[in-house]
Amino acid sequence: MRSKITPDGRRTSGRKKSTFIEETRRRQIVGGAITTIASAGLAQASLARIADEVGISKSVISYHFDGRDELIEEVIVSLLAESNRFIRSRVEQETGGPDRLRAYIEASFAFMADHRENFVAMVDIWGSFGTPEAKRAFNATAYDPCRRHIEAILRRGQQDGDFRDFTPRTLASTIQGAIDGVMLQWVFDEAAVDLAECAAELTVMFDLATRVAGDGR
Amino acid sequence: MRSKITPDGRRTSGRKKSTFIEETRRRQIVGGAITTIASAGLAQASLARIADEVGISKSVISYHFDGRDELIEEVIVSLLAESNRFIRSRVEQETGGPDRLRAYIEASFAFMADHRENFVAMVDIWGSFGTPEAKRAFNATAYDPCRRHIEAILRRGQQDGDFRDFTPRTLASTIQGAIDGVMLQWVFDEAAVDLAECAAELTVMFDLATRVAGDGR
DNA sequence: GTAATTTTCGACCGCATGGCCTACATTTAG
DNA sequence: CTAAATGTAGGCCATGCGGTCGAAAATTAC
Repeated sequence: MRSKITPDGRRTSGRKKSTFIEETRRRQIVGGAITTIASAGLAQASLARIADEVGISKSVISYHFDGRDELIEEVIVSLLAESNRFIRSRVEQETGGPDRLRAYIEASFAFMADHRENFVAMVDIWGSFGTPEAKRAFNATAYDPCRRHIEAILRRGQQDGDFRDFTPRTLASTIQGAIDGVMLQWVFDEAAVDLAECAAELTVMFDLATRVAGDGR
Repeated sequence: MRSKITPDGRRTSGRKKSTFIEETRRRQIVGGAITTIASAGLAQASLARIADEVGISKSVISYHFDGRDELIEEVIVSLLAESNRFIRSRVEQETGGPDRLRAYIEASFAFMADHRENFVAMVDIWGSFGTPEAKRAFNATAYDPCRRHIEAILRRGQQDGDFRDFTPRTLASTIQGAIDGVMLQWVFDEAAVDLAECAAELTVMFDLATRVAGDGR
């Protein structure tokens, strides 16, 4: 059997022997779940359907995950991590506030274009947090890190004199909001928006919005 | 009984006599559905729970709606219509591109602030369109009108010389995206973003982004 | 090779759901 | 006032769900 839980809720030292098959299956199942969610919606992504997508029996999922909730949580973590890793690596290749901000926006859209399925699934999941508490928790683990990343870029840029004076937090919300809002429309209909054009528009706009007065760069 | 459907799918002439109780109940049920969805999530908003929220029997819903799907559709229509009506009325009170654009953005945020429940429900519903076709259909009926409204404002502003030269469609996507993206964060956690500040930031930004070169207004 | 362990399968269970039906209450029409 | 209609209630049912179980298969260890 897999990962046992101690009475106080922590995992035992499991996760060591034969972690290979274990983790492979988990990744496989998570992948199948993402595909199923993206194509049929979270509500229709039952264990049976996901198992069918992967080509395994339903109980295999129950065996490798503590339940549907844990699977979905893993899906969320996976979706967020993959996107964030990519964006961070792109930003770190740049120096200076403006270039780093531009890199953040462009990387966000570049990743979107290459991983449409991920974002379709993500939007489906957005609506799945029943209670306000669950929504807040998701915000804290998913959204806040992104905002703080942008905020850090903005703040450092201000210190270096690359940016004008503004409230980093507010602008960070606005930037992330603009990216996600365009993404949302694109998720609903791929043909409805031109990702590249919107990305270009946003980079120019936020460049203008962060410039120091009279800086004609 | 209510609204019968002809074999070819259209409604009979019903909807005329005693439309009062009928429509009152429908509105009441739709309202209860919105409240339930917003507080518990769409998945948990069963007919039983909605009926409980309204204080009626489950079968009353079945009587006044052709099924849960039709109810949810009515909820969507209701949410969109209410918001659009408000925004349009505000925009129409202004003249000139810049003022009308500003009115659109400000009205969007003003309506949000006063109808949080509506938007929490809306985000829940966003994820409920299983098939890509359903997503596209929603985009066509919900998103496109908004974009076209902005587009019309932008285009007319360009004709009047109020705006610089840009692609109205792309900028419209960007504007609507920015509004919705901020809204999304606010839905997840009311305290995470300052609506008023974001609104102010966006109005200034999009004003800058649309100005004719050298127009120091 | 064989015993022990891990992994998979398909059947099964309890439960909540959407929808339906019948009987009862209320309103409307004449 | 009465009969027809419109509206409501609560019980009922088939369906699909997440999850469990014991047996079978596959893998590993010795």
